[in-house]
Amino acid sequence: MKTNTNFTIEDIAREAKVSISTVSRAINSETRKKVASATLRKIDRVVKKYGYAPNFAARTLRAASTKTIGVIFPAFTGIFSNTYYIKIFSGISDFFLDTEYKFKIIPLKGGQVNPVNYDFRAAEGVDGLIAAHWPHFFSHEDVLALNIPCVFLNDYEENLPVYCCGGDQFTGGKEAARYLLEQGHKKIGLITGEEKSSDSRLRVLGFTNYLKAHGIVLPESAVARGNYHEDEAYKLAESFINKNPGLTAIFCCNDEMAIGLIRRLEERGINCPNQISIMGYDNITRAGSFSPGITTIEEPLYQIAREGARVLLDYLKVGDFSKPLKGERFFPSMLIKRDSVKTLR
Amino acid sequence: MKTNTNFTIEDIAREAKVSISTVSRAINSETRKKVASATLRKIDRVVKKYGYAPNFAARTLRAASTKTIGVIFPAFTGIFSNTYYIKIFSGISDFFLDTEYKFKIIPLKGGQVNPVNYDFRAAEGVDGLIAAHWPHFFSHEDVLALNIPCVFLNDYEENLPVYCCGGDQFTGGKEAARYLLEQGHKKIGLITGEEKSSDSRLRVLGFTNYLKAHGIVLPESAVARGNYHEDEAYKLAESFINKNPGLTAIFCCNDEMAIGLIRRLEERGINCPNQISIMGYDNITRAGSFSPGITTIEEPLYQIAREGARVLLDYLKVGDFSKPLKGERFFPSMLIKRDSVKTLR
DNA sequence: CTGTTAGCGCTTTCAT
DNA sequence: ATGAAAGCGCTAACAG
Repeated sequence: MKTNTNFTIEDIAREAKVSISTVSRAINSETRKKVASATLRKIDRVVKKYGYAPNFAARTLRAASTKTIGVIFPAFTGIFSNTYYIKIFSGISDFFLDTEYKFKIIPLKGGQVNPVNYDFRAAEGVDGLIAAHWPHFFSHEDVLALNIPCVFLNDYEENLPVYCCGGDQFTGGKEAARYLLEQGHKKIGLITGEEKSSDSRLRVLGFTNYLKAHGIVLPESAVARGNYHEDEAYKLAESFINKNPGLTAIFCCNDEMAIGLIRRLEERGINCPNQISIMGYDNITRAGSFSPGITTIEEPLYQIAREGARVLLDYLKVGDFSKPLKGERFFPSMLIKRDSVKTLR
Repeated sequence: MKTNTNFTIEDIAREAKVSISTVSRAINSETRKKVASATLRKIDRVVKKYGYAPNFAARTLRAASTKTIGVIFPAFTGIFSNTYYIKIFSGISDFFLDTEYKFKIIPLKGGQVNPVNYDFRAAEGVDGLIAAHWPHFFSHEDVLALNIPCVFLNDYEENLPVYCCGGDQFTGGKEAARYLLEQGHKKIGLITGEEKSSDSRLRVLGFTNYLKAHGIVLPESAVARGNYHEDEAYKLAESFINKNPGLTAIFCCNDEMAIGLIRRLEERGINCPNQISIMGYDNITRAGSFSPGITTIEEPLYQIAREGARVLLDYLKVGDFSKPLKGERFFPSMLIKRDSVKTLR
């Protein structure tokens, strides 16, 4: 059995008694029709015989596409065990399965990429990019200089030359407010996410707008800035409660913070949901298994990622790069009712 | 702000007033020490100024490494939601995080790869391969012709020019037998996995050997060939039970089959574990949430994958390809006790 | 220590 | 319809 010996287009040309250009034409779907069918037959036979496959690097170098998409996200351990990313990778992976495209996992350490000029296409060999949590590694300027078609998943921001595909944060925040009101809550608190996260800002906006429309204005003391992390919420829990006596419900901009909050309050003898109701956002796996089950808002991340991949591929296939890939699409979120919110009679 | 304009080594050389070879030396860690430090400083400044990054394709073409590993596995929808693969990807991803390597997701459709000659290095731009479930897309011959360093996760087979990293199936099967015996079972049945899966064969071997050593020989009727799929086990459940009256326990070579079996038996009014005990293998997520909880064997897949990645990278870094990457390492599995096995008094 | 030069395998004009 | 030849950006002899 013959060992793989890196056949080149030249080997094929020699054996088929044609020139390398003809072989090149034959193996590229776009140019294949320019070759006589008798010639095609000869070439195909030889290609098959040797199991020839064109050299990826040589093709790329000649400015063709790599048929590879880069998936970029902040580097951290355990990303493939993280439910947020599992849904995203699932959506992307399932979509690309039916295409000839592969994807390359590119974790980005903070400050690793030279801000304004890193050329992903040349340096990573990818045709396009799908980014999750982009504010963790790109500044606004970086994005403007990003000379490659790019889809952002969530963290929508205006005036960016990319396609944004994400959950409808504003409506999600609104839904949270509506549910709390429906359950009879009136004295409500709010823990926001990171300042730089547009998702958090929109969740907050949707939430407070809805409350305002129903005659409830949160006092300044009832709004705390969190950072999406469980321990931060854990730390601020006590003083937050002390500053706001009489609160019956708190909306946290993500589940981690809801859990941190509940943990600390329980320690201080304040039971959720009996003494205080708490809502989260994202529906992470733990939200379901935690006790009490966290009432939360779920984004259709699988769909979001899948649609992002689809849009990117469509753009790449059309191949008109004169105008950048740009646009946005928001998916409705879903209220997940569990046990952390009590109905006030 | 200047838009990314694909700087080349030549641009850098011109601006730094040195030759392109010097730039090349400067940007490669292996050759960097051959450049005078004053020259280095000049070059580094320019590189930084332009955010220059070497062209991936050109480097690859020049036979350098791509610093990219291909991860290959049978193509199927939902792979990133599959607990087996989540653990594997987690292990690989976490390991590569601390390296300069990326990995590329390459799902392989059955028969997609030209059997004996597909050149992964050239065609996919990868330096090495990590394969899961390789028997699904490679024949023994394919593997022999695989002209690239390769690590197989599980599905160990002898005399393959690859490094195998997997769970110790034989001991796992043995543990299952030991546990069943300890719980007082004597009339035992067995549902195997796919014929072509060496993992299944070894599980079976470990299992039956241990039983034999303790005076129990399974009658032919008490061994059914399954195919790892839930519905297959579901289908064969009834006739299997009918053929083997008096059975108190059944060992299934994976959890899916255990679940299929239990489902069907419940439908026929046979309760697990009260009327029959059933064990699985793999500890998939459902094994824990299914009712009854499935007693099973867990392989340290995260560790296995991580170690596989480590071995591959070590080999690649040493760079002596005169002898192929070859070897094996087996990790002990762990018994997970749940509710599907009853203790006989 | 640095520069010159020959390709790596392919696609793509430009001829024929 | 086909072939000859240039060159993509880089690395690695080789020569100084």
